[in-house]
Amino acid sequence: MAPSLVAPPRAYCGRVAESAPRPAIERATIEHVALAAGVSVATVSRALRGLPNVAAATRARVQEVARQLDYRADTAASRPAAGRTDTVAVVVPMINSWYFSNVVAGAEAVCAESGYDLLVVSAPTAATRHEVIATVEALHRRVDGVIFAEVPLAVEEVEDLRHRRLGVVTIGQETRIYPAVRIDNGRIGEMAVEHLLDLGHRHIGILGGQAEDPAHSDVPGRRIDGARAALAAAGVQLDPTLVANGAFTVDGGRQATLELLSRSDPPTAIFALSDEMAFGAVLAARELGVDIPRELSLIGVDDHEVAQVIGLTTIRQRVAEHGAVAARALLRRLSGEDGSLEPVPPEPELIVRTSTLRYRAVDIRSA
Amino acid sequence: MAPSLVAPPRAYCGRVAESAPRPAIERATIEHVALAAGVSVATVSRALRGLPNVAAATRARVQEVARQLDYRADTAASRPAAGRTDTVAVVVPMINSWYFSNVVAGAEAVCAESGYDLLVVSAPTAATRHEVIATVEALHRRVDGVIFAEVPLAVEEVEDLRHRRLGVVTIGQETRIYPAVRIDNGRIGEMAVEHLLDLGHRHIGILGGQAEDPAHSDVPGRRIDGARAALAAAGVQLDPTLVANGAFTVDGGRQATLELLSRSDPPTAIFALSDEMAFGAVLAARELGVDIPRELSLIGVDDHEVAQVIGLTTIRQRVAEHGAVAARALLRRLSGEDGSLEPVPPEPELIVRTSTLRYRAVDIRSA
DNA sequence: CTGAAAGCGCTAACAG
DNA sequence: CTGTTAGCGCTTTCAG
Repeated sequence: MAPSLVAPPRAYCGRVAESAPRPAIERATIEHVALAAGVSVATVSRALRGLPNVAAATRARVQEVARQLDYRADTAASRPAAGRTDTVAVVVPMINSWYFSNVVAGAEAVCAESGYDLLVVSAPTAATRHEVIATVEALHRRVDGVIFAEVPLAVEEVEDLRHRRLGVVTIGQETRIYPAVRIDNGRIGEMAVEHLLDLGHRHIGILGGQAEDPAHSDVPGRRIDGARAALAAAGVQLDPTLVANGAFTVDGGRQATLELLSRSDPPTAIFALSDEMAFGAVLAARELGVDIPRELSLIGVDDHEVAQVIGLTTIRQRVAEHGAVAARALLRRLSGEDGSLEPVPPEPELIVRTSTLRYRAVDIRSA
Repeated sequence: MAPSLVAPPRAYCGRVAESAPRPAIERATIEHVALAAGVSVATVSRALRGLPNVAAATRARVQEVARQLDYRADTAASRPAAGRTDTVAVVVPMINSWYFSNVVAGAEAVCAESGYDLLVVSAPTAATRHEVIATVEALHRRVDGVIFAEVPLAVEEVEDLRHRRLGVVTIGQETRIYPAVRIDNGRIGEMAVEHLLDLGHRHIGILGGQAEDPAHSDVPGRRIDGARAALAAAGVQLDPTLVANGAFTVDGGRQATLELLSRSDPPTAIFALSDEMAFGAVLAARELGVDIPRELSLIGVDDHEVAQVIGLTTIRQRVAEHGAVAARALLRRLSGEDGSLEPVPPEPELIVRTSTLRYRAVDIRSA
């Protein structure tokens, strides 16, 4: 017979069961288990957590009793004593975007596997520095660690973070203090443009985004730097007028492409800094009757699901891995293992599909 | 002068500061504040939480001292005493999908506003019933409530949930016990097809998805039912062979559309049960040289960002509101307000763009 | 190897 | 109005 919970060890407040047909189950506490197993709560605690110094037989008995009682430690209650919450937070600028939802998904999978809960918090108006501080402030002692994904952190904020007992890992942003998932945006820009150069293109347009504060992780800036370097290596100088702002959205990409294609000397190829902007480019090209890839080669970044469907050549970033890698680094750090190990994201990878084609000197349009 | 933390009230373990240049700040506890303000901890607690029975002057003083000490209550520590975690969880089948990331975003915004933390947990293989139970089990006592978004709950699971002190709200799924954000999928199907009928279409294809367990929220089934009803009202009978499975993905929609359009009697209009499938339809049509909307009208569901860009007519669902509405209902319930109020999601709304056109008896293709 | 006891930081009666 | 006294459920020395 399973040990019963009929007589709880401590006096209960005798609250009358609510109107529900069956009263809510009184959850077994560690004390119930101790009583039933004939040991002390300390032993139960040790036994169940796999700590040493517990006789095998005792441990087995405790485990069995716990199982029968369906006992589960109340993690929230153990927090004050253990000083850990078994929870981490991921801070993102917004969660309903392709990129960040994938980052969160990756982090969630890793955390779940290790028994950590994942709190998501969005720091929407990253413009307001105070937002970030307030966010961390609110998280204080609620989580063991936090992942900042592309959230700009000011020096004072980083400094402030140091004073908290908090594991920190960043994605994109680098702090010189915390491990960072370093996305090599320069390399990404290089790879994309090298591919276009290999195909013989020399007149290349770029769909970029707002230049960010250079003090922080400047994603568009770095990618464009890479593109510039690749061009230079081929003896071509980047024409700044060929860089249009696509704001990292589909519609922005469309507008920017319309702009580039209506020049007197339209580019023969376009490098979109994100797949979503590339989608916009596809729409713009269609509107103008420009054939991709015969008249215009197009390459994006990300490898969004839709990219495959429309045959978009792209630089694949395994985004979910960004989140997963960050989470692993954080958990490693929290578990006291070598926390200095830099989390390394997967290499960006060129995925050639059908949106890029060898440049032909004789432009079809002029034929 | 600000009260100092130099002499903490209780004996400290004297842990030596870590190797960090500046030692981690010893966080002020309620006891520090009490000492500094010359009151008891109970008073501090009351004062800071805005409880009654605190003299205005006392409260002001306590608040001031707390501010100076940068005191912040340790919510985790208050859990055991207060019995609340100020945290809710949202359980989704997957987080990196357009729909669910928006649901989570909506819920997050509401929770953040009310000071609740949001835990995301994905129940990937919903096929395994035990997954869901295990998920809830793990959440027990870690959260005050949970939102199940389109997560199929078996009767036993619902029954099991009742025995836990847990606020529950569902999206999609109905339990007869918990408030549900009821998505009127029948109405959605009806609206879409009515629009096509209004334009004179009678031969309508449908891009659907796997029929789900009818015992649960059968999204594709309900939408098709609605479509069927609308057709019937116009004296048309739904041709089952005109319903193709698009699996709710872009590529699935493309495949299904290729199939429909290669019939000897292709539909003159297609109702895609989701925008993403509609995107696939756009691709398929282009591949086959079928002009949208002149030769084929197309309508989707969701109002995905990309829908606007490509001019897709659609039934808008304000998805983030699904999450927000659920969260509001849950918080209402947790705060003891009228928890019986059904959370009502925004009405679906027909957004006419350029992908649908009046049917012309003389098919261009046969001209 | 095990138990007793002392908290973790805060809240919640219950007296004043 | 305010302080005192118990804990919440678990972990952790420190003895045995």
